[in-house]
Amino acid sequence: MVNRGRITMSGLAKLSGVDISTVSRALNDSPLVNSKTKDHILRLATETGYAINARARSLRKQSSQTLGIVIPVYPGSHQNLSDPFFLEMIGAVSQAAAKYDYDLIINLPHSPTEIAEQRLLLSGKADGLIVIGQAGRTERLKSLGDAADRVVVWGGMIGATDYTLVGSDNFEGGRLVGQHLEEIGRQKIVFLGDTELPEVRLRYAGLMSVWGDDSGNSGAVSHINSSFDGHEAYDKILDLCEGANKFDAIFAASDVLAIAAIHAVQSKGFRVPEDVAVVGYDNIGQAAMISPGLTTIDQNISLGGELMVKALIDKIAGKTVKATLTPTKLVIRGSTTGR
Amino acid sequence: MVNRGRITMSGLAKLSGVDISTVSRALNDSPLVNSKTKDHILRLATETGYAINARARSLRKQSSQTLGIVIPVYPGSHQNLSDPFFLEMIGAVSQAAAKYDYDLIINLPHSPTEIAEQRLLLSGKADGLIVIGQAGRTERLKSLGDAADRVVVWGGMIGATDYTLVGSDNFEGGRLVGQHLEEIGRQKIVFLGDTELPEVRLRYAGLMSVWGDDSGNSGAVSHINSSFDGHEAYDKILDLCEGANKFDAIFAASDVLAIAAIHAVQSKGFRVPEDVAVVGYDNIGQAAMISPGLTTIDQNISLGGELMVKALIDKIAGKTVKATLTPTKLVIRGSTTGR
DNA sequence: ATGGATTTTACAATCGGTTGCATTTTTGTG
DNA sequence: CACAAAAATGCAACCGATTGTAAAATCCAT
Repeated sequence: MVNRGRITMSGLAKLSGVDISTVSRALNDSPLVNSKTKDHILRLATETGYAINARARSLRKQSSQTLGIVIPVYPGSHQNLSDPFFLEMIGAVSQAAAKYDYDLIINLPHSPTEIAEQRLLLSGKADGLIVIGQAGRTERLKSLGDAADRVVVWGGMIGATDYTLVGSDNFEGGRLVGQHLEEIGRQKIVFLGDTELPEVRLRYAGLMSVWGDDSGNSGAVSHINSSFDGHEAYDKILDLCEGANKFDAIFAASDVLAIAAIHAVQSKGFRVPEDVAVVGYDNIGQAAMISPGLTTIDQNISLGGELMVKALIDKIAGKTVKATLTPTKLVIRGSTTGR
Repeated sequence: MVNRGRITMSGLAKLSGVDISTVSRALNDSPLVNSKTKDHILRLATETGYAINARARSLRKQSSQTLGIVIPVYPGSHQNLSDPFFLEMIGAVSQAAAKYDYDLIINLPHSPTEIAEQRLLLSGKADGLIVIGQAGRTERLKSLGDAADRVVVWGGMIGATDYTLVGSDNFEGGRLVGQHLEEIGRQKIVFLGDTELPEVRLRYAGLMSVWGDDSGNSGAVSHINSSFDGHEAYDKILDLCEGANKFDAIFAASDVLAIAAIHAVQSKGFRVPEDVAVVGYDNIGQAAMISPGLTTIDQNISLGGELMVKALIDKIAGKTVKATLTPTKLVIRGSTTGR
């Protein structure tokens, strides 16, 4: 009556009068087993409601058919985890993992020092790890050691790394936004985001490729530093509105920041998009649902999830995998007077 | 060189000159081991970078120290998974699970017939299961059989169930909204949501306890059916605006629906909150970040996650656990002329 | 019918821990 | 110093599968 009374392979073996090894091969559809025997065993398995013991299987096979996903969100002033970007990413990765018959363990470290990632990998609970964003993790990621060959990171393409990087083309995304703002005739751009983060730095660089000093563009860009926390961005933009600097466009490093920025400028009496155009990044579901609709960059998250899972499974299999970019496109909605 | 060259317990045993059983006991801090021996083994373990093999451990202990969370989201017209409520719930459950030394496997079934939940449980990959929402699952949940004693469901309190239910007090939430709308003098309420779902039905019932025929209230409530998909709600509300029915308030079954509703009525020229008050449910992070701020019901998700994990672990330990409600409160923001 | 090739099945080791019980070592007491 | 009690350690079975190899059964051609 161990195993909650459930039947095991050896139970099936007894029932069908063959050896347990034959049962194992039958259930795995091995060509070594006579098809009549196979049918018999399969029927028995169905009748008895047999379910394989994943714990035993993964011990023997040295593989748990499980991936880990690490989403580093550190509770700042606001405890809640609420950027829908992460949820869409989880969804994309989960779906891709399922496609390859992997389950997904999710880990949301709540302090920068937490090392659950390593634990998952070293204990064998996960065969590989997907890390979303380099935020606060760059140093640690660099020192992964030989664990690096089972790690894929979503983030901005920076210099050489041990791990494999997948991400949207952040530079191109920034450039597209810069170009769009130029086309609609804006002059004074505010970039909102934390340029310490590689992905954000690249978006900024892309913007500056259109608006920088040597671009021949007459406009100007200023930079407001903010984490990905909407409340922080809200406060920063309020301050900005009260200051002397004029601006007619905000490029936020994420949609959540953009939504917060819209809220802030509207509460100060500015109209969006007439007085201030706002562009976000991510194209989360709500981007289309707020008023005015948010112009933003679509990173193709579902493809990104798929690519990461594929890359990780390849790495687990010992293959060498190169960094990859997802196609990145501008989605124009009502917030800017596009077209 | 199996196990990627990593050291195992038997390696530690050899190094320290004791039996593997002593190593096991030492690492588990058993009182059966002499403290000097224990120290020696622990030091060795640290030096060699020993990490326990979770696969072996879970096989032997018949427990994987892992919970599963199932979030039933069926791709409707729009593929994306983007309701931040789910993310906050995942965060809450993950944090609570970590507190009890459990990992969390996340499963997002992409079709109503997918049975990954059962697989996780039966294969032993997860010791217990948390299901978020009864959407599309009521029948299946009813027929869990003896798996029911390792399942906790977040949802509305309906009649007797095999599994354990945890949820906010949906009736009270609906009642609070009804009361608030009455206080601010609204007359024609639109309830937006799918009352087939127990949690939504209860919210509606709570609203009707204030506004129903026998409440003596002079106002009236009409019902617009919509899934939790923002796009569907948007279209439905557009239709409503074009119809003959007048209304001065919308009570949406979730914040995402409320945001979509705001977008829809604004695009038809109505002002929020002057012409139409909008109230949501969930209090997601963006609720405070849109303009106008959204009045909504806070379900105390982080407590909910904690309660579910605690209940599930108790059930796994064989205890009997009763259904529980989380405290439910109204959060008043700019969308309604409250206070 | 015979023997070699082929198909099918069984045996047994193994993955890396945990734990009941037996055995050895240490401790304490008279 | 002897001897019982207590503490510490070792032995070995076990969790439930997978898989290399040996053995048995079947097939086929002569």
